[in-house]
Amino acid sequence: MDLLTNTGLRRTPQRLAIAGFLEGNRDHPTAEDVLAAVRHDHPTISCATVYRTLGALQERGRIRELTIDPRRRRYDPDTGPHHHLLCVGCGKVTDIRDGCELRLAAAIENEYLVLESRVEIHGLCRSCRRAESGGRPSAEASADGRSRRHRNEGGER
Amino acid sequence: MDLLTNTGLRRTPQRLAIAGFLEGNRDHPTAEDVLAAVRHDHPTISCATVYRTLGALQERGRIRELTIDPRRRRYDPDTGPHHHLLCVGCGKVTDIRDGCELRLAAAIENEYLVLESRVEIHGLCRSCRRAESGGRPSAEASADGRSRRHRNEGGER
DNA sequence: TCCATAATCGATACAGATTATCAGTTAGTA
DNA sequence: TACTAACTGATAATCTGTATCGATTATGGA
Repeated sequence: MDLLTNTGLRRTPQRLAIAGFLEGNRDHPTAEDVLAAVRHDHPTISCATVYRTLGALQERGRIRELTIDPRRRRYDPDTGPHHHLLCVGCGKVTDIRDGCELRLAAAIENEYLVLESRVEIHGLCRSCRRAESGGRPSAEASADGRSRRHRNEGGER
Repeated sequence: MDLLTNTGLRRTPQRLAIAGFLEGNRDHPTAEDVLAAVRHDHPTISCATVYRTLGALQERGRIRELTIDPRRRRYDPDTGPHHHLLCVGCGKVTDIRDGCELRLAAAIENEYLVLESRVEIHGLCRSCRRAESGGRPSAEASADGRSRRHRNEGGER
């Protein structure tokens, strides 16, 4: 009983490795992350295989594609109801399970068949806020989110 | 008093055209859309100029970059508080101004300095729902959102 | 007005992410 | 085991967005 079960997809070694890496993963990895992880046991695996498998799993609703990072797609094996927070300082994406309540008026549900509601919060985590206030005391972060490039590129796993 | 006012940016003909196209625009255009529109009056304008101008306006908080469409960035001159709905049938992005209430628990605001909260709703608009139910009656849309490629690619302006 | 300077432009090369192609391989079933 | 559709890896192609660079243009001061 894993990500591949009942998908109609063949259980190839490559796919088993990808599924194994994804299952329980809370890091919202990119395709590149997946490739790097799977290369350990499958040095010849191609990026095409990774993208194909991620796409196939997503088509079947086994993983979710996140758009919170505008530069690349991230994938989340947790398809249950939860939301995400991106720290614009370090680029880390965190799950938000509780404390985020969204209510849609009936008028919207009437006009649209709502398939999914995503909440994406952009903010600064504790340590990034601390680093920020080192430069300017009582730091009021500039709220644009573009000039601020992620500092800790990929350093969090 | 337009998008370029008080930005410190020079009011060049190209920028005025881009700003003119964006102001009041509710279509959430992509950079390509902007380029196509501005090419009418400025046939030699380069895509670099469009990207540079969009980036400069965004840095200054005059427009917002939307990530709701994973394939490309969209831009929104409306920087007021509102959210977005993507019809996964036709690909159209619609503003949601009312009827969408988001509440964050204090614990989150305590842990993170929240800069922006985005709500992105994926759904099916009326006409796409109708088209959908043509194929299968009492259509329960499959909720994946990937296999469903936008049909009306760019046809809505 | 004229000039110096910096901002901006268009053209184009470049980078990075993702997709398409295709010949060879393999999982799953009869 | 043999068959075949599904799959793989290699690689080319595509697509979005960025960087570079020489030419052009706006702007403030002499």
